[in-house]
Amino acid sequence: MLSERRLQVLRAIVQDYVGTEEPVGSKALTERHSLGVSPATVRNDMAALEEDGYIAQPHTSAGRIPTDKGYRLFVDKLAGVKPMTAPERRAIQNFLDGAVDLDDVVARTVRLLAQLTRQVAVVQYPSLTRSTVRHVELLSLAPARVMLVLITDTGRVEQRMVDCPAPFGEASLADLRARLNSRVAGRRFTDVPRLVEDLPDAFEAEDRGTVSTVLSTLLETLVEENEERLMIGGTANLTRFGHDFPLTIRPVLEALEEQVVLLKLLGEAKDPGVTVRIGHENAHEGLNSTSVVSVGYGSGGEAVAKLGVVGPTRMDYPGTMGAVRAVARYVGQILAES
Amino acid sequence: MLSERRLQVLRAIVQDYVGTEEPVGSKALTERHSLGVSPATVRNDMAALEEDGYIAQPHTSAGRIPTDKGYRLFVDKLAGVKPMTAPERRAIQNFLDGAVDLDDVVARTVRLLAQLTRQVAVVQYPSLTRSTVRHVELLSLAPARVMLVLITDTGRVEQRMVDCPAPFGEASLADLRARLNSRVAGRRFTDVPRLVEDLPDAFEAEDRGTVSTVLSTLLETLVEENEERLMIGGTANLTRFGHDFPLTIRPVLEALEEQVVLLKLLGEAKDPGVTVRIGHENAHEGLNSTSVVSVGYGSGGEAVAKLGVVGPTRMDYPGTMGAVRAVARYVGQILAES
DNA sequence: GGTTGGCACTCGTGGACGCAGAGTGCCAGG
DNA sequence: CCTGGCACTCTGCGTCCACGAGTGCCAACC
Repeated sequence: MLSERRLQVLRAIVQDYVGTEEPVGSKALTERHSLGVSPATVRNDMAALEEDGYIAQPHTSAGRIPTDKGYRLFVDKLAGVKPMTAPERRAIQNFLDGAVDLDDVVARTVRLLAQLTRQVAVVQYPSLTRSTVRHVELLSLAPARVMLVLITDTGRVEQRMVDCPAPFGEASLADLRARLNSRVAGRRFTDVPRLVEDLPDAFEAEDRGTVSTVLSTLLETLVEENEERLMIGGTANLTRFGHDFPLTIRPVLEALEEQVVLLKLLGEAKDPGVTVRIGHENAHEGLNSTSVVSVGYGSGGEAVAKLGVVGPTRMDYPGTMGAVRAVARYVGQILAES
Repeated sequence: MLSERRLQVLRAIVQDYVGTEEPVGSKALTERHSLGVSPATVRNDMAALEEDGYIAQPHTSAGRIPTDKGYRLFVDKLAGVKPMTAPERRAIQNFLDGAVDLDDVVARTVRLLAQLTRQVAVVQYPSLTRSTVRHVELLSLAPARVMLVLITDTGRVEQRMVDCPAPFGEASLADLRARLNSRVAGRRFTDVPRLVEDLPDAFEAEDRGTVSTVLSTLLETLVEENEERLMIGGTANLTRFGHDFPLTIRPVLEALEEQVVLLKLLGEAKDPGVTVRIGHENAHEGLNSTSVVSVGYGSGGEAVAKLGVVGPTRMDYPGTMGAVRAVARYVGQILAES
């Protein structure tokens, strides 16, 4: 167990390093923070902290920098979440209020997050799986070809072509449309399969095949997690990363282009609050020198998707966490209103 | 007017510089290319080329590098478009054939272009303005609230909410839907305004306001150029840019995030074939050290959108132009099929 | 036992220096 | 107009050295 002062020393090291980007030494520490002890004492503490793996020195005889483990302790025990100031909150709200549709909400959120945190922002589109159906529309494009359009409460629209096993009359189509909507409109996606289960039975034998096909396409659309999209922004902030560019930045850019990787990254964070994954805690090795701060957001009480930022492990955790949390909150509000 | 040999020298300089990324000197030139003259002669030619602004030397007593003007001459007069090999063409086709919907086509195109050219790829979504209407759907969400869904021949779906001035019955809605589709289905966007002009006259006085509102929303959607979206990819290739990273790469990343800038960039290229804009020819100053190679693509004869790549001015122009042209061709085919 | 000042040691950084190597411009001769 | 030769000018790189920041350890002190 670390003594109170050692924790303070660790906190000071993290804060200074985040600020200056340079390894911090014992003397500088005692000057900038009033720890009430001499550099020599701090050196002893540092040796202990290094022994335990919380800090490390890049070269012999250089200052110390925090390790992933050190940041972890800092985030968990030594720092809170820094709340946004009132003007900042107002700015967030104003900026998001200008959005005209879902795409715009997401786009604005990305920009906002990137600007606030000066890091790379990632926003997942509201997921289908937890939202509710607003309307299902069926259009007959050809005798045996139907287009299915699904509109969700988050304003998202998905469309699918359905090739029917048999021609399907306008009347039957209208019938199906009406029945379908009366059953599923306003219901949660997860409930839909149960609700439409016996729907084919209400139709003539000749139409049943088509009805089943349409329904299974609908169900596919609902559960299709692959379709999850996201938007990223603020990649220009990567240039603030470090001095050894090509090696640091390249794998990060590559990882960011792999939506699959990012979705997995966001998906892994199960915590209901703000989640921080530091350095090697990220499974993807291109992101081993980055931290990911993420949180769920949604209209109403429940989270329907995630958003977050990706930045160097050397980041201002309290500030970033505050910004991410605040943005998520306001996006949730916007979605709930629309 | 430059003599034939001087043009050959310029061509050789461009090719060598693109290959090695290092200023090229007279001796190296005569060794790698069989010009049939001595280094001293080449030096004289180089002096002339420099005088005319086609090449420059970074420092006194270093080799020469092409200027923007030099690249321009190279592209216009000295190099053709390098066609893709048969296996490459097959690979392109196979890769694009796997696409399941419009988003997927665009996403795959971006990946493909980025991989082929090892540069940043930009693909604009097929624009609304030049395509045709496949179907217009109207859904009644509330007595005085209609959702308008527009489906285009390129598979794109746009939806808009319409707040009606007066309640609008299901029967009237169905009537409008039928009349609207019979008039505009299969027609080009530009023809739509003329075709629906007198549509309100066919309705009862009480419904005319609503019909007009719906129609004007439809027309808005059709002409709305702001809604043009694009997808970019391959930003990781920026790391191959140069050695002086932060300064070079940052403005490029920033420009790439401004969709407006990119759209303008693509839009400026009026040429029906492959267009190349080199260095300072790009209006946006963040892109002053990049070249943009773009081309229109579309289903059928006419271009409905653009795609292209952004890379350092020092790029393999013939190869890049070939790749861009080939990809555009196959994307056009895919769109025409679907 | 924890804290402190002192001291020797380690290394990375940055400036000065010098040396090659590549490239140039110019000139005189073919 | 081309060519070989020659003197000149840079950049890049490696070496060397001195400086400074920072450390670890130890003996002394509270």
